[in-house]
Amino acid sequence: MGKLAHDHTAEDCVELVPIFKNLSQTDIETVATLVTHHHYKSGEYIFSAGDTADSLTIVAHGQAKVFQMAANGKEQMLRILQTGDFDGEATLFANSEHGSFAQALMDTSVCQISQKDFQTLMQTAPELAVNMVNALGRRIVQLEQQTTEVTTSSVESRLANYLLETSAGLNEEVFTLPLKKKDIATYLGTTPETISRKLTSLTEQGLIQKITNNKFKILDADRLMMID
Amino acid sequence: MGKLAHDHTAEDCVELVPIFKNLSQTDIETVATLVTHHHYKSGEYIFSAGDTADSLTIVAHGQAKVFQMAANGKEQMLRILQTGDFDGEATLFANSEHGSFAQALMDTSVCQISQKDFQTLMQTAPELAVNMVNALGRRIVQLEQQTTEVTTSSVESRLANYLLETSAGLNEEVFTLPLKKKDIATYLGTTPETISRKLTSLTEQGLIQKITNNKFKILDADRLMMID
DNA sequence: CGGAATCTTGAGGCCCGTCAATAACGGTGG
DNA sequence: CCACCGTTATTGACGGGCCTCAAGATTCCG
Repeated sequence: MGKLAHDHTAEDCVELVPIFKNLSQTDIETVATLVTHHHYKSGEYIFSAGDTADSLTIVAHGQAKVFQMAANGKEQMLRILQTGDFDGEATLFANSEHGSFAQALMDTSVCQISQKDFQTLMQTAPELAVNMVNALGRRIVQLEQQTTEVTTSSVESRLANYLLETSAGLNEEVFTLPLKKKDIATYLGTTPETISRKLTSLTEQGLIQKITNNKFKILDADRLMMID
Repeated sequence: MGKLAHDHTAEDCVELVPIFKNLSQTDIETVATLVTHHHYKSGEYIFSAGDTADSLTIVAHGQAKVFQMAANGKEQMLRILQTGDFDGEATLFANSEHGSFAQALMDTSVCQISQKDFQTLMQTAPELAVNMVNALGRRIVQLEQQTTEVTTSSVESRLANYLLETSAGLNEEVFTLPLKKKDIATYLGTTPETISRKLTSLTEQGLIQKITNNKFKILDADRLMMID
């Protein structure tokens, strides 16, 4: 394979992404040849439930939401993929179908590497496998917390935590919610209406300040944390 | 290290456990030397939140429940560890503390291997790392489903699914619930009272039959599956 | 057999989901 | 720049599922 125009992009992707950190230069180059690059506009689907899941998808730039559809048709947000995050681990070995959807929230570029190639790669580059185990471990912790929060605390508490986490990630006084209320709602296991009401309630309690309909400011982080 | 009395036990453990499948004989022997063996009586804690988490814990025989404590003191069941299951992946790399508790539900024996040894092992035995990625992937799928179910369907539906899964795992006409109602409750994100009521309701609808207070029989699996 | 833990059953209330109608927003084209 | 229209957000009224509290029944286990 000669050097093609997209080679540069592929190597960028490899370098950006945590699971490919600490690999030898040779391995990095190997990965770059195995990876394919795709671009999605905001709103486009990267994959859908029912698609054959034969590759690992890594976000090189942008943002995408991953969600499931419950039997009764309700959406459940599973996570937001940021730059460097990946999805598809679930189906890396079982040759199966995606159970969830991934939709670009902004213009997003992703790398994909086939199940087969990735498995081979893990055999020859143990650091990759170790990075992978590490990443999956952190994902598990996060999922366990999400489950626990949803079942043990009130919507107001979950929303407060979500605001704190979101603002912390952006460390700015005034921050913009990256998701529509509908998506925040399914992420927190509730409805858009309830999100609206709770945001009003938090504002009336003087804990947050509403700037525009999706720009907010934390006024009292301590009390936000203490909501049951 | 000469052959000690517990070497036999240690190798058994290694052979029983899925993540150690497909390893070369040499690797299996190496693992056996790195593993320590412990026994816990029913009710004893294998680890607690706050303990230093410096090892991977694998259930060689028995059953244990893993749960978290929410800020408000409520328990959240995370999972049941069966023979061959393991926990500790979360803290395999971050040198940190356990966030959850593991308690033996019956007399249980576990193997433990230190973070450090396990990491070294993954570098030299790539199959192990691959098995690990596989196992973690399945765990993630299961957690995502748990989250989705808890937030999108009714307690009755969740309980129905739980009964179906439990009976399927034991393939017997009449099956015994392995957990106390309190634990089933926190697993399904509800309360013991509600579990009681819903079991009565399912019985009245003719979907299940109650034999004793924790022995049941599935009468109509199809309709159980269809509960919203 | 006895005491403790677990389970059941009832009554009451509240959180939050649902439905519906109005308002605000945001992107598009004239 | 503004008028327009689809999408998204807000607000209200209402009802129901489930949690809470409490008392009584049953089971478990020494």
